[in-house]
Amino acid sequence: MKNVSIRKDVEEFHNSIIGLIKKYQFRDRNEVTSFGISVSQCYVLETLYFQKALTMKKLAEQMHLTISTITRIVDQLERKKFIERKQDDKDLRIRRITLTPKGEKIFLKSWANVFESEREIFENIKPGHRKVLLSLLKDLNDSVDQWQDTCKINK
Amino acid sequence: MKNVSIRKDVEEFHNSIIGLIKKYQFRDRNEVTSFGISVSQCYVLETLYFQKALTMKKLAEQMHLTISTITRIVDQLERKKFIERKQDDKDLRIRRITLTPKGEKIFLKSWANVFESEREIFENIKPGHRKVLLSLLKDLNDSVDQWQDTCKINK
DNA sequence: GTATTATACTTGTATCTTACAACTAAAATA
DNA sequence: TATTTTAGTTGTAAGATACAAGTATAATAC
Repeated sequence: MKNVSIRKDVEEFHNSIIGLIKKYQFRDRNEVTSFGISVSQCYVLETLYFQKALTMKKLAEQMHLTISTITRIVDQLERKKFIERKQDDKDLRIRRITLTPKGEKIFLKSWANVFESEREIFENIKPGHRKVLLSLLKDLNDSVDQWQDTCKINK
Repeated sequence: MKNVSIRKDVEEFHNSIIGLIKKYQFRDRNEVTSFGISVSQCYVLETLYFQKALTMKKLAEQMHLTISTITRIVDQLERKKFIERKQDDKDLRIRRITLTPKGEKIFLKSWANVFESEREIFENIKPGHRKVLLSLLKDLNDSVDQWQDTCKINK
């Protein structure tokens, strides 16, 4: 009995999550790409905006992508002069990636756009439920992190 | 004062959502593709499993993709004999897409895998919080739908 | 203090993802 | 019947992603 009910809950959970992902991917494709940058490119800009001078490796970890994929995205952004690769003083293997002023500007512009839609979505939630939602989304993130960690151990 | 606080909340909301999306995309790439089907392909199989004999157009709507994109994904799945395109009896323009037994089998296999990880993630959430989380995720989905609808009207 | 191993990243290659515009065929309508 | 709308496919183009193989530098081992 208990198992049946948790199974149903997990199914419902799965449907909600997959639904959200599809919808958000759709939103991001439309909101972000209208500024001439792709979704992945925007994520990289965002990451660099909040954490300056990251290495390729750190960037890959944060984005849950391989370093080679990051190389390609960073190539694109470098071509557009939105970021710069700088060599580390001490360890010559390491590249430190930094936003150019131009890159910062385009990120803020596209981010404002996304932020506006995020605000509208958030304000559709009943005021009394908002704080709970924030707290549960944080728990959910932690939970996924935890799952990923145990996965790594099993492999 | 009120504005400042809601701004902070929206930022936190944004970070949680983006974080979840990145992590879940990562999970799906790894869990699903190990069965020889891509993430998009799996989404299509899933949609067809729960709603039989959809048209290309319906499929596109549900996946938040264009029809031409669906054509490509369906092409891939047809090549692998996981689905079939059947012409509608009445309207010859319409194609009805159905899972083959082989397609159903591979979907269930990969779905069991994803379901298992979903269960682990869900069970990391405190039991007392689970029902609330389900209900809020549903609200959030509705909220994104609502936002998308008002968007369309504005365009 | 060189030889080996490990690390950080790039490149080659291959497949998948996605959209837009131009097209074809069939249905609806005028 | 002529015109328009709808459903879907194809050509084209750019981006996303990973794996394996390669390069350069640093760390370690003996």
